[in-house]
Amino acid sequence: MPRKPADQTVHRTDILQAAATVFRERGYAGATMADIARRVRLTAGSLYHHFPAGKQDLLLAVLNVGMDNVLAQLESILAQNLPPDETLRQMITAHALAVTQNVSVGAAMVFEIRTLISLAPDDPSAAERDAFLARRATFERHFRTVIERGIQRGVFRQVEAGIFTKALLGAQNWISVWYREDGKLNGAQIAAHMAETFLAALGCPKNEGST
Amino acid sequence: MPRKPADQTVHRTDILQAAATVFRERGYAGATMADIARRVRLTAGSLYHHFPAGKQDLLLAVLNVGMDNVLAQLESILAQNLPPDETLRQMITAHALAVTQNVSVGAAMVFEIRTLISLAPDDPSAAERDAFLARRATFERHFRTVIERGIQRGVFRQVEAGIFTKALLGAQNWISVWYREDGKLNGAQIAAHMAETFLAALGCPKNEGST
DNA sequence: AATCCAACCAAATAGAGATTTGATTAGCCC
DNA sequence: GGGCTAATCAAATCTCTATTTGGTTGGATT
Repeated sequence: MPRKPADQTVHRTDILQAAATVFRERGYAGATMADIARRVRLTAGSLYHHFPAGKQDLLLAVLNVGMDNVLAQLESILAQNLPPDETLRQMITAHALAVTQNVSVGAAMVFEIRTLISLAPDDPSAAERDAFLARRATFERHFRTVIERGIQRGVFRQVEAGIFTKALLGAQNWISVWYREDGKLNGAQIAAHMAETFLAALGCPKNEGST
Repeated sequence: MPRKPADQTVHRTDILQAAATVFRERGYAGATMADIARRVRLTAGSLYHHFPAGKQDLLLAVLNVGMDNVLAQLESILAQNLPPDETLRQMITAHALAVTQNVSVGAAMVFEIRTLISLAPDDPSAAERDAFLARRATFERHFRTVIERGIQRGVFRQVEAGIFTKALLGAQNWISVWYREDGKLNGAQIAAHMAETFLAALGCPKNEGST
């Protein structure tokens, strides 16, 4: 019954990607609905057809898309029940890779949390905001849990898991700030480096590569 | 000759601190001159007496204060010419401590760089902006240089110094996001953890503590 | 006691930008 | 073909804010 998605029709995901890009460039508060619209050849007003709740809604949607993706990967890795060191290596790699594959979304997840937090508690999207923050907490907990388990099993050196997790995630998040598609290293290489760095920090040196 | 700094007179540094705080809470674009002014019991317009160039000027000033502080400490450490591992440990500690001692300024340095970068090249404060970015690059180079030196001297494991530096600084920057004065650990403890983590990552385990 | 000036304030000014509204267009279904 | 709705746009609205302007005020200076 609805109109067929014709040639000119802009897809929801296009808008989200555009929004993420603009958020990264100007920050949420600095981003203009017109900026976002221009990127998909729409006018500012037209965005409200796709996202009735407006700018706020766009941000939440961008963040949720990113979180969906990462969380799904992490949980798939965890389900394999590998030893802590291997699990952590895969988690770090997957996360870092996800960030390099969509830097804009990654950046939004880093830089715009503040925007969410300073959201008035009576704001209409407060509920959705809370839901996102909860998933974000889960994301972090996954990492911490693996680290704690590794310590208990004696695979990892004794570290304060809370801080270590923060350090790890800070380093990973920061990738979205400096990564360049045309840089010296690609996403996979960076991901590997990150994993190696933090496993080494846990006293778990790489299982001897080639010579 | 000027009026005596009487009771009500607000000091430049007070305004800067207020600005940093508001920037942290709302982000630069989201921060209001009125917000900042209120915090020091002034009106928005009055801020222009102290910072004629306005909001932009405030941001740059905040960032510069932070950079002055950190850079001075780093350079003082470097001047001692200690071995790479000890130098790095002190640098990490000093930096982390600086962040916890003034989280608002630390957060500004992390989150508002984007604001500077997206500044039009013909903006009046473009020059000052460039100067800041240059100092920021110096800051990062200090870390990388020490790491590279450590690798050459065989004190550190072989790592890709560029990425490792980014990872380290990402982790350090992130402190300004999660640190709470009333948290479980104080600044010094966090700083120590960070140093230990990254030295371990460089294959340079702590020089045997107690027990 | 007359002047000066830093430090303020209140009230414009000037725009920018999110959101709303009323129309328009083009496939789809009958 | 006629009617329906999704997808758009252009042109208001309506606020919110940076910045400017003109005026006070009170201690300093002389």
